[in-house]
Amino acid sequence: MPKQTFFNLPDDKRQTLILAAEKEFSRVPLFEASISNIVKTAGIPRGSFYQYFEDKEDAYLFLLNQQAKARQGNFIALLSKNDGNLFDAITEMYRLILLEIPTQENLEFLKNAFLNMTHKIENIFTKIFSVNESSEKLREISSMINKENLNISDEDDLTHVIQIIMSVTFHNLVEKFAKELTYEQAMSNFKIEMNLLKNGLCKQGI
Amino acid sequence: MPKQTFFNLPDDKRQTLILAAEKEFSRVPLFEASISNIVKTAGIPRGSFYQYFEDKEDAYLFLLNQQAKARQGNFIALLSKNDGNLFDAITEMYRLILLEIPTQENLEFLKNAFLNMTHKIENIFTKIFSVNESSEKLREISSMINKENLNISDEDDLTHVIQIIMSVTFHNLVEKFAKELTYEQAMSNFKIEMNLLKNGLCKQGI
DNA sequence: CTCTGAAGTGACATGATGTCATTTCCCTAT
DNA sequence: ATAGGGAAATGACATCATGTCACTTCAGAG
Repeated sequence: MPKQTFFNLPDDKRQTLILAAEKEFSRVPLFEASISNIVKTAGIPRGSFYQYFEDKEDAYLFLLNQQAKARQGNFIALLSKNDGNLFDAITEMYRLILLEIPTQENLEFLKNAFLNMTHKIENIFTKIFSVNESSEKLREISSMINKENLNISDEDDLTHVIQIIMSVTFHNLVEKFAKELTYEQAMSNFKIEMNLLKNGLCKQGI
Repeated sequence: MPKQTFFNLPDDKRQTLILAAEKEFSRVPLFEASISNIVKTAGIPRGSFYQYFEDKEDAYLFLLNQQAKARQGNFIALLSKNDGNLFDAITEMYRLILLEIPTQENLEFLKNAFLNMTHKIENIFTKIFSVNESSEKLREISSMINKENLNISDEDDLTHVIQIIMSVTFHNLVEKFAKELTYEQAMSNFKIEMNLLKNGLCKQGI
């Protein structure tokens, strides 16, 4: 959280600072962004930055939260518009994000927010499991998968199935470590989600 | 990729360096790790490090790839053992990772690999959508979701359903930006995966 | 008009990165 | 055995970023 000083700032000065930060975080991923650049762009002394924010990430998180708030009402509105249908609402949300981010230069940092996590590491998870599309291994693995029971119509679907399972597995790992879950909790969550995946998130015939 | 020089190194020296790097990356997340610490621990001059690696990330990726290779055979073996059943294999893989990481101190960096991505940012995606468990908003959103058609037995399942959808959505966003997919490609992939989620990844009755 | 606490300021100590001129090592050819 | 040459090793250095702090300025209350 930015310090109170930041919120006490006159609107225009605060806005200048926000724009400068957005610009810097849009230029490069978080870890490369430099406070020096932000203060230079904003035309404020270095010390002032630390008067307002704890550090670089503090500013970054503030920007993300700003965006979050902007989208909060958005998603709720979408749910409402789609009669509570989670899939329709999230699909529309996804569409809006895809459409919005490329058009606003200062939102580039949101795109970086997603890429940051992978950065040059590309997809760590993919690396750890050695499953990436250009790899021989993926083909080997794909060929070994028993497709009889999978609900897929072609090879392309299989790739998507793998992607889905990997996303969910990855998410579970992050949760496990971030929340310091016990082994039992982590396994239990994982199994629940795998079962949901197998059986489908919607009742049949819908 | 590390430079050839690194692979030309005598085994013991290379191993010392690997251990030093693992130690440093296990100590702190990637962006805080310092090359100075690695060379100090390994007892090699600073310049040598750059003789072997491009930079910090190069070393980091090398370590991850090493782990990847160690697990590659692993996963294939698991698939084979489980008659190609993807769910069983991945569940066993997951279990093994959970069991293995906490016991080996020098594998702590793998744990960091997952946490890195989220770092202090926790779950950026969660922030952007303002859906986190402690938030009022999640309750509000949950209450608005039409649960009639969802294949869930209780409120707890609903949380898992949301987690799954978020993981997959997040993954799609990362893919979109990392691979610079067009809007159409990104939407198409997303819809395919959402449909798979709705209908289930396995044929009924399995 | 003065006093006081909050905010602003920028020089500075510290420490990290990547480079490069120089030295050392080791293999090969004579 | 030794001279030559290319690869590898070395560590001092230029550069740059961070966070701090002593000092200054400001603005509002009395």
